[in-house]
Amino acid sequence: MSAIPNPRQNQLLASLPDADWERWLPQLEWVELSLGRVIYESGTTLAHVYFPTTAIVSLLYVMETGASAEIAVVGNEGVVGISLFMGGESTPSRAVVQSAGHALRMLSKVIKEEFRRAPVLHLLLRYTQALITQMAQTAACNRHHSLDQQLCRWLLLSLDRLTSAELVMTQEMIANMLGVRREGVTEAAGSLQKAGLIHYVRGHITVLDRAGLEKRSCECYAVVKREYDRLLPNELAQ
Amino acid sequence: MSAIPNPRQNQLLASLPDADWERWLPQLEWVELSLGRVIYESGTTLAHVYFPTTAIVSLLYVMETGASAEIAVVGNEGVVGISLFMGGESTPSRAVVQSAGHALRMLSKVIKEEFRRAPVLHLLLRYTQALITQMAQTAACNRHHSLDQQLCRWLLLSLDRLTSAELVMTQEMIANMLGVRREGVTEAAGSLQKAGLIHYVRGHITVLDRAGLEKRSCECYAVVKREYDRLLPNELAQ
DNA sequence: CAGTGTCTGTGCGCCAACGTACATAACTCG
DNA sequence: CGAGTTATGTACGTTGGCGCACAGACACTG
Repeated sequence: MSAIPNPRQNQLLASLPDADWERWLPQLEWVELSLGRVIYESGTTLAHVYFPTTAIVSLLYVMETGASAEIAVVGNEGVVGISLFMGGESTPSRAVVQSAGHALRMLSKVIKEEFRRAPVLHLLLRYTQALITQMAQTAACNRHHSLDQQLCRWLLLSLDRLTSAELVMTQEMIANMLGVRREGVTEAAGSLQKAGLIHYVRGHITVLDRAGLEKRSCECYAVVKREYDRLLPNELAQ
Repeated sequence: MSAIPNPRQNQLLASLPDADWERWLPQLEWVELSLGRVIYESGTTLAHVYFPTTAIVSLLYVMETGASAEIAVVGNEGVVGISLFMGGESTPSRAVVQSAGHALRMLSKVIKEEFRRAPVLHLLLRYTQALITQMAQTAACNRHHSLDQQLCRWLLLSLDRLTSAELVMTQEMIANMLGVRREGVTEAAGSLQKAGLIHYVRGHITVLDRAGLEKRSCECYAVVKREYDRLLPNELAQ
């Protein structure tokens, strides 16, 4: 577990042509991301881009009142800090480690330089489009679907970014991500457990019946998944 | 009104270096966009990118049930069809003309070719990041703010993309954009009218007190506006 | 100017999620 | 093992928005 996994566990990195990869390797720094760590804060200029391997990172928007809502999730399929190569340097959102693990990071100066080379660029942009789909779907889902359905969607999105079927995650944290009350998550999770789809104890959620979750989820999960698969067909995991 | 306005009324086009502009001009086709026209449908490959001048286009997501929700708005500050240069060719959303007017369009083949040239590219990517902010904010807003506040935000976003203070728009249409009931919009609009902020009659809404709307709106409008200004400082209008 | 379709106003019961408050259960550490 | 902390369960009144139903107001068209 604590041994350094294959750096090309990140799917974007894995898709790099070998020539680019050789050039990138010395520029990549191996980092451990502990649960709850803030990768970047709203409005701050980013120093690095992060390519998660085993970690999962949530992009959250925090309102003036302190209430929060998850905008998107990033795992080993993607990269945290797109605003660097998109040119904005910062965004109004916050990036928080949702599941502890590892990532590779690269100095902002270096990624910006690399971004000028064509092959890499297209890959990153296609990824960005997938991320945009996830955000759009989140907006629609927040409007129309029940907490129950949203919890299923959220569990599935997280599950896709993990190797095991167990999430280390309290209901309180899930509530923050979904932007709902903790009590609401207790109820929704309770009914999923009663249905035999998941099992949980004090911050550890195990998915027992993935297909059941998919059936119970709203369409949003499937739409996002399909779009990731379409735009980034070179997936390793899954 | 029916005279062809200055094509560089679109702010992205206006920001092009003269050399690029000269090359682009013959490739741009002038089109009229009537209210309700669908520019592209979910999942279809786009034939053109559109640079609105006087028209406003909504990016909508339509759910399986037929319910819809607006993901973002695009006016003369932007471009419709980012998936072309992002590389995906299509998206799961639909683009609908929310306010009739004009636009310039360019063949997908041409924009993809042009996108390889650096100066243009960076501008489009910065714009895309601003659009991402709008989507993210919509997601958070849908979760936490009241219909009243959202209506204010929506009116302000539309207003910024118009030259006049009058929107041609029924409450039914607004309801579709916001993803709420028509009756809800009637109530919210009624209270805004009572407060003297707007005036409306059968599909024509006039904003009387812009500052009042801003005060009544949630933070979301300001966040999005600030980010557009930051990322695309070369604005002409406004 | 009568007729018909469109747009807006209002009322009522319903329900999911909220805010609040407190109870129980499970870990953790001295 | 007992005290303190963290996580989860439950309960109750409130509320914003929904679904439905229908009534008026306006506007175009023949």
